[in-house]
Amino acid sequence: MSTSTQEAAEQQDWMNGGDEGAAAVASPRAPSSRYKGVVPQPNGRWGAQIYERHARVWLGTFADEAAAARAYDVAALRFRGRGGAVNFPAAHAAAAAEMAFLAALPKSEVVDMLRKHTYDDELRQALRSSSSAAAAAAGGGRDRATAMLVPRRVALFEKDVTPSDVGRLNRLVVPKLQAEKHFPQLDETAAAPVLLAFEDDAGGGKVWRFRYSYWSSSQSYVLTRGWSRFVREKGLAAGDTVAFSQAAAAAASGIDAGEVGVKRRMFIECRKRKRKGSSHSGVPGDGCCPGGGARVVRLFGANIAAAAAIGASCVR
DNA sequence: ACTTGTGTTGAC
DNA sequence: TCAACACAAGTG
Repeated sequence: MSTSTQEAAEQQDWMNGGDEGAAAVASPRAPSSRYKGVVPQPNGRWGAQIYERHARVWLGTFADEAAAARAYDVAALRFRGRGGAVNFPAAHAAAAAEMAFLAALPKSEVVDMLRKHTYDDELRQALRSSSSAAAAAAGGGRDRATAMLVPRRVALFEKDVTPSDVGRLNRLVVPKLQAEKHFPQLDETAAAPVLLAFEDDAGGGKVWRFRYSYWSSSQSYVLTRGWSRFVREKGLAAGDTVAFSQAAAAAASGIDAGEVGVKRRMFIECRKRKRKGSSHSGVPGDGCCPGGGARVVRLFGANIAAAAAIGASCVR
């Protein structure tokens, strides 16, 4: 029935071009794209890419050619500023707020958003919560300066990952009690997946995104999308402990995260349990695993998204 | 099995 | 800098 609920969500018409490129639907032939930074994929979809310093930065694949073009535009704005040529100039004319939003984000995160098709969501959230002048400082969420000024945090809860948590199921089961107590409430009726963005403090500000949802079938709260990737890259193994903590009251910004739905800064700490067999993926270049001692991975959570607007539903 | 994303090359 | 082509890596 909902074969492509997610597909529909991902297509979330960035802006639909309006009158620029009305005809989108990928043609079976697709010789090349009319849009800059857009390349056809073997399967008929469209990929977006931008180049920087002789290196290609992949921006993800999209069903709609225009969506891919828009993704390129976003990247171009962040990478090259307004000077860069874009596919939909008009779309950015009155997007001053968007520019501010982009400026406050690391390139890597922008790219990550584009790849995961969450940019639109993140942007809307940021704009919505930035009604005040605290746009960049608090509303926008991941402001570099602000993030760096959050040294303290209070523990929330911990969980030792089970084999299934790090297995093929690609999910982390969050203890119900803790989930309901510390995580945003999930309305089963709305079935709106919540997006949690975490900045990997130990990974040079890398951002991770997890989908937080409730599985009625097993009646459990889980972190799904993005979790498997995290497990792999960090070499998380069964027995390791994942500790969630929350940033100390954001006194600096004056924003109180007392209510659900408001930005809530969280950290997650992974303590590697000692094991004889070093079943470690061995991610090159990461160097997160000293190889023996307890490895600590710290994440910085920026916000919680209520992606209801998009209408995406992953829980049934 | 299918899709994504990278290697790689050559044109602009 | 950019995209076409090939194909390996990733995902379900």
